[in-house]
This record gives sequence, structure tokens and C-alpha cells, in this order.
Amino acid sequence: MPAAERPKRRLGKNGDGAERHDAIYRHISDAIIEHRLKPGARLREDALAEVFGVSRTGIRKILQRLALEQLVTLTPRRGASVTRPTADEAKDVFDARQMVECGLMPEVARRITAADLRGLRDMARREREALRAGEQSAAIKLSAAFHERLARLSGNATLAEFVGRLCSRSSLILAVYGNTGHLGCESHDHDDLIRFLEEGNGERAAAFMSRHLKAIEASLSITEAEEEAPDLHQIFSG
Amino acid sequence: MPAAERPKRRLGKNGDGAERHDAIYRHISDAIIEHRLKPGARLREDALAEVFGVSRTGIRKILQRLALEQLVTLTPRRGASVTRPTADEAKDVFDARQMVECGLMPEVARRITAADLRGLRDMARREREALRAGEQSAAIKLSAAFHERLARLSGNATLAEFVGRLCSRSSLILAVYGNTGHLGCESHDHDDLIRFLEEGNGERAAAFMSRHLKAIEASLSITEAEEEAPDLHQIFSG
DNA sequence: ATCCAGGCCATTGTATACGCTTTCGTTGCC
DNA sequence: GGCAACGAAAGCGTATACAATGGCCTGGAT
Repeated sequence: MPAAERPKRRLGKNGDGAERHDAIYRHISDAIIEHRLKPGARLREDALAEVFGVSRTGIRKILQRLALEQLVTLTPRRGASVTRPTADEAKDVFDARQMVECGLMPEVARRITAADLRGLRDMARREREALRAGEQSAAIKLSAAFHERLARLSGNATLAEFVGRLCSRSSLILAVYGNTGHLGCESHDHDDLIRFLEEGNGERAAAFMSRHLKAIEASLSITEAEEEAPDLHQIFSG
Repeated sequence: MPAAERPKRRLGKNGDGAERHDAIYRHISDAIIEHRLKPGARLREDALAEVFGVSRTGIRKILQRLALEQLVTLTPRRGASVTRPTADEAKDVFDARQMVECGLMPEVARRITAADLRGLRDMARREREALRAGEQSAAIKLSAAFHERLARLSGNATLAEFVGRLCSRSSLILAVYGNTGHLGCESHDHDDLIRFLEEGNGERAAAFMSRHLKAIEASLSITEAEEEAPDLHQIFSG
């Protein structure tokens, strides 16, 4: 029974050890960012291990990585669950995005090429299409990817990675504090931003990005009412 | 031999599992930041496991965490080694610090209290003393701690954590590209900065921080000469 | 009937064991 | 004499097994 019925697993284990882990990481990460796994959802190691056909060891590694990126919360003896950002954290994240993303715009405007502009337009188009098709999950992920790609065009890998994490956390924040049916980024905002960058006008791009982020933050309904028994309310109201 | 001569280990394992790991993490992290472990140094799992009296499992977890903070590099089948930052990474890190730390100064100047100022002066004093006593290791760590503390006073935990990581990586950069005997931060610089903050002059503090960081970066001798065989040169020249 | 206590179960934390890859040393051949 | 190929050893990657802790359910007492 053990060796006979799963020969492919052994094969997969040998061939692509590290890649498999990375793929699983991306699966879980995407599920969180796309709100398929909602904040507060528990992530049991055994269940994940069985689903992805690996041992708990690998799952633990991935869960730890997600915890360091603050997408999941690891409580000492209770296991892992999707992080539920607090109101303070939400403010910090958006303040950080305000500083970094806007600060990056001038450099991006300076370095951007025609090929980059094409890529950005393509992403914005796909995002619009997903939004129109009602695929919220895809739209959310594409929006985050757009912001990260933009940051990456600055040439600063460190800051780009940081922006990527902030965008992931923003997705979590939207899941908790966002009004349903109202996505974070307006669809035409990104197109306008691309136009400013095409003109090489970094200052206007930065100003527009600032307004863009402020608009997203303003659309949130941040109420940290419950203090001691928040889980029940959240679960039963949702 | 196994059970009789180490009863404390059993005890320690039961009482403070998570804390022990955190302590080990800090030990290794400090050793890297203080240049006791130099860039390129290999970190064998077995050796670390034996030194700290835990199993390889725990060491792997810690190594992974350090890898995500980019203090150590994890090459697939070769194990862990202290990260040797490239010239590009060094530039990115200092550009990022320039943007974030300077951008934070106005808010810090706005929120700083008398107690905060006392704490900062104390840190600056200890740093000066360590520098005068020739304790480079301690001085380097205190300098990084000063910058992180400063960022934390902004009230933005996310950005403060980011600055902390940038400072850790800066320490690594100094180890590779810094001229021996010339520490990154001039001792009186931090005192001057504190004065501007005390005056509540965020703009001047930001400008001074900018010069401060530029001075550190300028003091580096960034030469990425070796491409394929850098290890030998580095080791024999150091 | 409700509350407290004790035991059971579920789940994580840790260690150990095994397999595989990589690397270094040696030997043989050119 | 140098280069290449093979073999052995060392170290990492993964899985499995065991131990400990916290939550939950049940039973009894008030």
C-alpha cells in the first residue's frame, strides 16, 4: 500500500524539491491575497500537508515564511491562521505605502521604457477585464501585482520587495475593513498613472499615487469595535 | 553519558521552547551584525546545533528566518553562509534608508518626548564610549540600534521594522566594503541629530540624516572587481 | 440546572533517522 | 606530468515518530 500506490510522489520529491515548496508557498499566498482564505481562517498543518502531498516539515517551513511576511499569524500552541490586521497596522501599512510608493515615482518616471509601459498597460487592461467579469479574486491579485511591478521599475530591488509585501498586507486589510463590492483600486486610476509616467512627469505621478492611495484608505471602514470577543461577532456577522 | 550528564538540557527544553529559539536567533544575528561572523562564513547546521544544544530542526528554522532577513544566504545543497552583499544591493539599501529614514524624521520630531530624548542620548553616549574603548563590535551594534530606535519613535511599526532590517544589512555592507578602522557613523553625528529633534525641527533633522547617510555611503570603497573567484581574494586580503 | 473538575483528544513542537546530492581525494590513463 | 573519472565521505533535505500542551467534553457535586 505505501510504496505501490504513489510512485509519482517519490519522483516529484526527487526532481524538484525546492521548486515544489515554492509552488506551494505561492498557492497559499495567492489564496490569501485573493481572499479565498479569509482573515482568521485556521491553517492546520496536517490538512495542508495532505492537500499538497508533502510532509508537515515542508508545510511548517512555508508557514513560517508566511508568518515573517505577516500574512499568517503563528500563535505558540494554537497553530497558524490568516492574519487579521488591526486598525493600527492598517494605518501603518498605508502610511508606509504613501511614503515609499510616492517616493519611488520620480525614479520610475526617469527609468521607464516603452516596453515597460506596454507591460503596465497590459496589466491594467487585464485588471479591468477581471473587474468587469466580476472576478474579484483575480482583480485583487492583479492590482497588487501592478503596484509591485511599478515599484520594481525603480531599479531598487529592496524597496520593490518591501512594496510587494505592503501590497499583500493591503489585500488582507481590504478583506477585513473593505466594503464588499468596492474594490480598492479604481480601474481607470492605473491608466491615468501610466500616462503621467509616459510623460516622464514624476512629480505628477507621485501626487496622483498619493491621491490614489488616500482614496483606497478612505474607502475603508476602519472600526476596531470589538476588543475581547471579536471572533464571534466577525464570524456570525460575516 | 547521554542522559546523566545533561539534565539541564531537558529542563530547558520543557520550560522555554520558543524563547530559547529566539535567544539563539539573537545570538547568531548579533554575531553577524557585530562582524564576529564575517560575510562568506559558512554556518553548518550540525555545528550550530551542537553549540547551542538543540537539534538541527530548530537551527534550520532560525537559519531560514535569517535568510528571509537577508543576513544569511541559503544555497540549495550547500547550506548557509553569511550573506556577502553585492555592490548593487549596497546601493539599494542605502537608497532605501535615505528615503525611509529621512522621510520619517518630521514625524519623529513631532512625536518625540523628553524621555525619548534621554534614551537616545544614552544610546549615543554608550556608542561613543564603545568607540573610544576600541570595541568596534559593540559600537556597530549600538549604531544600528540607534537608527532603528529612532525609526520606532515615528510610531509606524512596519517602517521601523524595515529600517531595522536595513540597518542590519548595512552592518554587513560595512563589513565587506568598509575601510577598516573607519566606522560607519561618526560619533558626534548622532548627538547633532538629537539636537535638531529636540528643537522639533524635522526638516533640518531630515536634511542632516540625509548627509549622515551619504557620508557613510561615501566612506565605503565599493569595488566589485572579482566576479568568478571572489572568495579567495577576500579571504586572503582580509 | 449549572458550574467546576478531571481526563481525553487534537494539534503543535522537537528530535532522530534515512536518502540524496555534492564535493573532495585518489588513482589510472593519456 | 596533467587531466579525467570514479569512489568515499560529509552535509543537506525530507519524512516519520514521539512528547508535551492546550482545548473540549463529560461526569459529578452543589
